[in-house]
Amino acid sequence: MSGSARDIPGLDDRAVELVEKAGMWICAPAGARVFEPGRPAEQFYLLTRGKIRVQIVAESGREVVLYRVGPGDACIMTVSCLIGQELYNGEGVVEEEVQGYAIGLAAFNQLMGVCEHFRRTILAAYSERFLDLVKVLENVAFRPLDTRLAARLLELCDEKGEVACTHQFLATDLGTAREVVSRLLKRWEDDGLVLLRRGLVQVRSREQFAKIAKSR
Amino acid sequence: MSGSARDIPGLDDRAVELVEKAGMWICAPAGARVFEPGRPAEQFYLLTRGKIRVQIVAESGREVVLYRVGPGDACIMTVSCLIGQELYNGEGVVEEEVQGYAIGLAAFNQLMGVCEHFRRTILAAYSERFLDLVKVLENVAFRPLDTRLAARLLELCDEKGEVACTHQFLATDLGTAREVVSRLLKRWEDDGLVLLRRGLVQVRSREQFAKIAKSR
DNA sequence: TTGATTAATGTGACCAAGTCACGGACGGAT
DNA sequence: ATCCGTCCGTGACTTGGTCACATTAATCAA
Repeated sequence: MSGSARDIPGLDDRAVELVEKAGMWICAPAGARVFEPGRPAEQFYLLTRGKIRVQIVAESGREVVLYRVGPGDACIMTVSCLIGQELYNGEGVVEEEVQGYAIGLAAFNQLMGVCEHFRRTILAAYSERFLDLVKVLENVAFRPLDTRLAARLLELCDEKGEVACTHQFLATDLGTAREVVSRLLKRWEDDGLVLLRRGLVQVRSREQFAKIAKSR
Repeated sequence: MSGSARDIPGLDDRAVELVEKAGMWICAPAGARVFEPGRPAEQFYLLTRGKIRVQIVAESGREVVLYRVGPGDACIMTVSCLIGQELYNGEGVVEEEVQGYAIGLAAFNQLMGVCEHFRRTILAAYSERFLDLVKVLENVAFRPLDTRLAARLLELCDEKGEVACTHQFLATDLGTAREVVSRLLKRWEDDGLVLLRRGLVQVRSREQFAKIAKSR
């Protein structure tokens, strides 16, 4: 199956034409590695669907999520490495099956020259992701873990207070180790604040968690 | 005293004219705060001389340096907050007396429209600073402190192996607490690896430090 | 010169969080 | 039912951040 560059948000007609001519249609299943540390950036991705998680990885295996990319977004780590001719220092992992176009540096530069809207998109992506990244750094460097975990659980839970994910997922999200998340959750379970089952965390009182999230 | 926008690296004639018309000549002494967390971004700075350190600050007083800005550079935290209409989440502190022009959002946008070179400068600044920031995050999140301190001392020392700075300076640079730096240095002094005097660290053997810096 | 003041450094106790090395438990698959 | 892979629990240990001070240079004024 193949798609249309028309499904990429925020491209004008000229840009769509350029992408369909110079680009390559690609898709990748959940779990695939789109790029990894040490590789040169060769392609810029324009997604029509799906989601990619961009993160850094330590030798220990610990990971910190930088941001996620979906349709209409730009992966600025790719842009940075592409225009700076640098090697990736993070990795991109498909979280939800992706489809879209991949274009090379030449086509990327053409697109930047031709399409005002594309320029703005890239700039806006940079400006937003940059502030995001500063926030990630602030969290990792300054905020105590319990407040961050509580906040993240509140963000992730559904109306029933349920969060369907593994401890490892939360750990990566917060930039810490799995054991540390497990310990915290266990303590909260002992205190009756959450219910735990394999692959599931149930928040029993949002109010309590809001309090923890805000403390300190 | 006033200067000329001609001294700003990388502006073409049209841009120079625009900056001199729309901009305000500014200078600030070492130690001054150019911007701080919670304030809206109103001005973009084009420096002709000096250096500004951009960092985040915790309530505890701990700081992490994000990057430094000099003539020809763009402070992308300012760009991000300016075009995204966000509040600063970091602060800018003058490290060496600065002089230059300050322009508002309107003039900034005009510049972006008018001057191809300026656009490239901003984009290049984003791409470099972004990768820098990822590196900072990697360091803070993953690398043990002794390796980082050793590496930083090697970068900073002169031919005699001397580094003229306070422990606090090093701590801020590495994103840790002053006491922790003092402890490490003290240990190294006891082991005969460094000589310490108020405001000065003398590295006795670069080779040893290179080894520490690379370990793990 | 001598205090007085301020900035820089030293230190110990303590706590939060990351690492290591497991063991055990659950949920499919055959 | 049992096998296997993923997920989770746990203790011992280390690193590093925090707090509360004491101590030691520099600086400046009288």
